[in-house]
Order: sequence, then C-alpha cells, then structure tokens
Amino acid sequence: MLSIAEENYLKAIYKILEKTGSKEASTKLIAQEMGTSSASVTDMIRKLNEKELLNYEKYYGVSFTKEGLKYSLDLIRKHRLWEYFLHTQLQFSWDKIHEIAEQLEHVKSEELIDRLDQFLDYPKYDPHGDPIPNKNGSFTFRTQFILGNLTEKNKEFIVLGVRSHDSEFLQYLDSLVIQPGRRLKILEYNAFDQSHLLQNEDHKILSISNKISNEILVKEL
Amino acid sequence: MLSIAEENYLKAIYKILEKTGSKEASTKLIAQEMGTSSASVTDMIRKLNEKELLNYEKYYGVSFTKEGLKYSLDLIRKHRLWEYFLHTQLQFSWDKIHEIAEQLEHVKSEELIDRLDQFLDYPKYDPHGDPIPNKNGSFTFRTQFILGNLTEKNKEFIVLGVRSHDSEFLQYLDSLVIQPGRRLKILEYNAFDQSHLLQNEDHKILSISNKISNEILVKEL
DNA sequence: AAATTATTTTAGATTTGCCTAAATTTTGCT
DNA sequence: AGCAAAATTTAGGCAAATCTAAAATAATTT
Ligand SMILES: [Mn+2]
Ligand SMILES: [Mn+2]
Ligand SMILES: [Mn+2]
Ligand SMILES: [Mn+2]
Repeated sequence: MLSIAEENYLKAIYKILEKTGSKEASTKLIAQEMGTSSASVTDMIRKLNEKELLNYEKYYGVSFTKEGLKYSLDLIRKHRLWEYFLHTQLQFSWDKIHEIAEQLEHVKSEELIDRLDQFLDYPKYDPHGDPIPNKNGSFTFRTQFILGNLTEKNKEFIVLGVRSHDSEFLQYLDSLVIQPGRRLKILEYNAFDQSHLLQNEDHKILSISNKISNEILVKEL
Repeated sequence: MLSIAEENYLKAIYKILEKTGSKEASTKLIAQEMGTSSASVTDMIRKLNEKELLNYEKYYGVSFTKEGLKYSLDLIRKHRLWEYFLHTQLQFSWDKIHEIAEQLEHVKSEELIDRLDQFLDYPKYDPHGDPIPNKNGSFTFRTQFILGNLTEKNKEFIVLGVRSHDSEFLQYLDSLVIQPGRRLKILEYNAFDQSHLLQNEDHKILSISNKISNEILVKEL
C-alpha cells in the first residue's frame, strides 16, 4: 500500500509519459507536474525505485516497472470511475468532478472499485471522454478526430471528449451545449484563421476559434 | 481544513463522550481509542485547542468547543452517509462498510456530501441503525428498546439497529436474518440465563444468549 | 497527611514529505 | 575538445505525527 504522496507521483509520471509519448520521465518534468522541487522528486523516485515501481538510473530519469504501470492504471481507473459516478449519479457538472476524484481515487479498497464499476454498468469512458481502464488495465480504443482538423462543410459529428480539462474551458463548452454525446454540424470553415462556424444540437450558430476546436474530440455521424 | 489525523482525534473524542456520557475526555481514553501513546495525545489536543476545536486544561482532559462539536458531527454525518451508500447502492454487507467509510469520510467537499445526501434521499439512519446528523448537525431520535430487556412472550418487534459493530457479530446476525427492518417474535424468555427463543422472518427458531440480545435494538410491532 | 499509584506532560528521537543551497553530472554549444 | 548552461543529486533543515523514557502532577489509599 502506497501513501497518497507516492500515488500522486505515480500519476504524475504516468501523465508525463502519456503526454510526451516517451518511455522515461525526467526529474524536472515530474517536479513541474507535482509543483515541488527537483530535490523532493529525487527523494521520492529513489523510494519508488526501492519499492520496485520505477526503474531509476541516476541522472537519467525514470520509467515504470510492470507493477508500477499496473498501479498507475489502477489509479487512473479509480479516478475516472469516480468522475463518472459524480457526473452521472450526483449530477456534478464536468468541471467540478476532477478535484473531488483526486481525493476519492486514494481510497483503498479493491472491492469498492469493483462494485462501483458494476453499479455504473462498466463505463468505458469518463465524462471528459477519456477511456477508463478495466480491471486488467486495458483501455477500449475508438477512432476520434480533433474538430480543429475537420473542414468539410455540412458534415455532422458527435462530440466524444475534450483534450483540455481546464475548468473555465469546460464551463464555456457547457454554455455552447458542446458536451460528449452532443451533435455538431460544420456550417463553415474559414481557412484564414482556422475558425469554424458550427450549429449545435439546439440549432444555435456558434463561431469557434481553432484554440477551442483543437481541444474537442469528435466522431463522424 | 484539518488533517486526517486531526479529524480522527475529533471522532475518537466524540465517541468517548457519547459512550461515557461525560463532558470531558481524558488523555488516557483518547490514547486507548486511537491506539496511540498518551504523549501523542497531549501533542494533538494542544494543537486542536490552539485551533479552538477543543477546550483543554492541562491535566484535566478536553471538551468540545462549539466549532469542534460541529466539525465532529459533520464527520459522523459523512461516515454514516457513506455507509448508507455502500450498503444500499453498492450492496456491501453491513460488516464491510465501516472500514471503507473510515476513508471516505475524510474526503473534503461540502457539495459532495450534500449531493450524496440528496441522491440517497436524506436517510435518517445508517445500516447499523445509528442516526445520521443532518446538515445542521441535528439527529432524528426514535424510541427503541434493547431486545435483551424484553421478555413478553409472543410479542413481535422490528429490528432497528445494533449496539456493537463488531464484524463477526454482524455476520452472525446476517446468518440469523436479524437485520434492521426485519421482524422478530419472542417465543420464550428464560429468566435463569436470560436467553431468548425467537422466530425470525423466515420462520426459523433461534436461541439467543443475552450477550447477543443486549446488542440488538428493536421497536414494537 | 503521607505515601503510593495512576495519569499526564515533557524531553528527545524517528519517519515522511517537503524545502533551499551547494555540489555534481550531463547536455549543448562554440 | 572545452566551456557554459541546464539538470540532477546531495547536504542540511523543517513540520507533522508518531514513539519511548523520564519528570511532573493528580488521585487514591493507608
Ligand atoms: Mn480528472
Ligand atoms: Mn476525466
Ligand atoms: Mn461505522
Ligand atoms: Mn454505522
């Protein structure tokens, strides 16, 4: 059993590896992600190395061991299942759930998360569209496009998720009725500033900058 | 915002005051309840006194301040609401819920507990029959009897709760179909050893020692 | 009212997770 | 290759929460 601090380091490393696509995470990036000093990171990764959750070579960053990766995936699973619970059962808006899930994910009980999974009917994606690992740590993949890359007029899409989880961004999307499961139609695409003119499910016309559209994930139809 | 350790001390003190009916809790009893040394208790109660949650007079134990009592009641509320959730929604048996609620009760979010309360439809009693304080910290009382004190033949009762939360005791009651909401009928009372012969809801005949019956709370009808 | 016992507090350490500053090592650049 | 910059580790310290042992105080018994 790991402490909350140790678990948060694992999550930070997972997030870095996911974002950079690399196999190793540097002390610097971990410190940045955790909001701590590099010295603290060195202390902690040495400890997690001793617990055989991280492969650590002095001066060359860390990678996950098999057990470290599985532990991280379990944390991601717990976090996203709790987010799903908060959103679908307790009606929390999607900009409020992350912070609470950050606490709930550290509750230690395998049976709890298994029963929660069953209670929620084994959801595959969280309220932000991120995949939820199953008990074995495997994700369900799906083809998805970044709205910002789509330019075809009159084409219709279903929102799948978002790439930014920024609270204000999510609230803004709420105000535009752009949420997972909602429909969007491209009315116009402006190649000069890469902005879109969209129609939402409520037939409202929306003008969206590429700053926004690049953070929205959709599928056709 | 208090640390988990600080919160657990408040709960321990609450439990002692409830059990002893006294206004002050001694260092010794707190240490016993927490499973720590008296020295640790002295350190902590001095800290909680500085935070104005406890009234503390050196060598004479502690009592709650108004804020300390409210904080404790909020913790009891969270604990019991989570237990109710685990039992009624996730189908955990009543002997498993306490341990998990001990973790969940420390999640910090007032909105979370308010929404959970609403989701569960404002339950007044937890799965062990203990009252759940409302948002203002007030309990709903009800008249209840200790089964061990009841001797009248052929009288019928509804189980309301239990006074011991021991896991093995609860499992034993499960095996006898003695659970909150279930009916019980007194077939015989033996004054010599104070044992009861009962009939449960499944029409099974049960012989119950006073050791057991003294831990069961019931109401008439 | 002493003396003994029980309880509580103080003193001094330990562990965890964090910090800053200094030393070391690697990396990038001319 | 050599030097400067960047990253990392080490050293030393701090706060929280714990411990054991010793000292102080209160309660009980004679
Ligand atoms: Mn999240
Ligand atoms: Mn999410
Ligand atoms: Mn409980
Ligand atoms: Mn309970």
